[in-house]
Amino acid sequence: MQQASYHHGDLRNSLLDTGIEMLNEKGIAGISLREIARTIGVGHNAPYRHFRNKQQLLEAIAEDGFRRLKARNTRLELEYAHDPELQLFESAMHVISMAAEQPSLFQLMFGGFLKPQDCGQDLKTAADEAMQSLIAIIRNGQQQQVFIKGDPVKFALSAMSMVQGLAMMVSSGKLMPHAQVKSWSDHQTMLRGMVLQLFDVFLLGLKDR
Amino acid sequence: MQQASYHHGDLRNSLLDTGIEMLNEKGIAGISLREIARTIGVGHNAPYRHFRNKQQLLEAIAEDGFRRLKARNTRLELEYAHDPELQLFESAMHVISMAAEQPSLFQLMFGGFLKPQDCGQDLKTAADEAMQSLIAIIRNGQQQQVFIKGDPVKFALSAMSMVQGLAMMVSSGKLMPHAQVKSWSDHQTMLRGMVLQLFDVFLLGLKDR
DNA sequence: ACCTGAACACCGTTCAAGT
DNA sequence: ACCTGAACACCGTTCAAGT
Repeated sequence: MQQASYHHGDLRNSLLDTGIEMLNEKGIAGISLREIARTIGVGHNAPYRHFRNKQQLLEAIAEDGFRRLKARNTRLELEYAHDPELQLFESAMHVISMAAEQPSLFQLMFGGFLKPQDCGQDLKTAADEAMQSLIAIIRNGQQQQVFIKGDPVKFALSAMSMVQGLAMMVSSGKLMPHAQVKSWSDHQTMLRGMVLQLFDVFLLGLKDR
Repeated sequence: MQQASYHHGDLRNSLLDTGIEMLNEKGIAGISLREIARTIGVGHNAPYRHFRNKQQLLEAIAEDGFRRLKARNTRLELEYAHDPELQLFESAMHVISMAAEQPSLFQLMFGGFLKPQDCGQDLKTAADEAMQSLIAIIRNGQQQQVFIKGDPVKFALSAMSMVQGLAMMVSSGKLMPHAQVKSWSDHQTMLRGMVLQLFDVFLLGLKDR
């Protein structure tokens, strides 16, 4: 696998991979360009051939996350084409799972650490496209008369707010201690219940369909 | 106001104040113990008499924020004793205002930067007490038969999730660009509308009261 | 008790130079 | 084009010493 040559060959991807790894291990504050380079076994300034600075590497990692979110949403839309409610629910649970499994990545993406003002267009575009993929699900559900009417953008913002808030509590560990749950599956069950309750605002009553 | 003596006299509070200022100006990543000390005009290691390390100063700043949140909630409970719905709404708008006016402080408190595992008990207690003050509002509203029944803790978590999610979008600037609003008051109006819509889940229909 | 100066090991970033 | 070593200005943190 490892190139012994002078040129690494795939340094950009190595930097991203090792960066994500280190992010998950030590959190946002614990990440260091020099340590990443050291881990890969490359000079401490080699990264600068691929990223203008540390901030740009962090942005690229977040960008990747948003792209995965978008891919997941479009896949859900195809998979459950007949059931927009399930699409929305599964999309939400995916974000929550991500917050549980890669808390620091989630916080990098949604925790406001990266301010849009100082961020490149690529990240903003990726984030926006993830949002658009959610709006598509909502539009679809409105056309199928499963979701209530109204501006789908505002709808998506509300939905995203609720999910993001829940997920942030999961990722920062504020949810477990308060809940009277013993096992992880109980925890999962509770989260599903909360999401379902929250999303109730958006569902048309059966009589109205 | 300034002590010219060898001893500063109120260094701990100066550190907190300057820290909050610097946090608002440069964000979480831009904060530096040495720069804070330099600004105050004190040796670069004087802070270590008052905080074990940088992390502890950040925790103390967040702790302060949670205490202000708690104070606000208890004040609301007295002020609008007759109207739990208004209590909940104003409590939410306060969090959102905070996110708009002091985004970095908000992100420090809710953005998962401080992981509970590495945090002292003081911060956890302050955060918990802020949560309890919200739960009190909810209990009150349930007793007055304005809010739906159910576990008030789960209720509070749901409410907090929604508000936190909205507020995070405000604080990280993800809300303005998507919305077709021109002025700040339009923005405010939209947020109020979204909060009202979200909180609808929790309200008993008038006929059920 | 409270503060300082010198010192250590780390950063991010830049630049001239090597392959 | 891609990578290295030396250098600069900054950190957080510690320690012996001053008042």
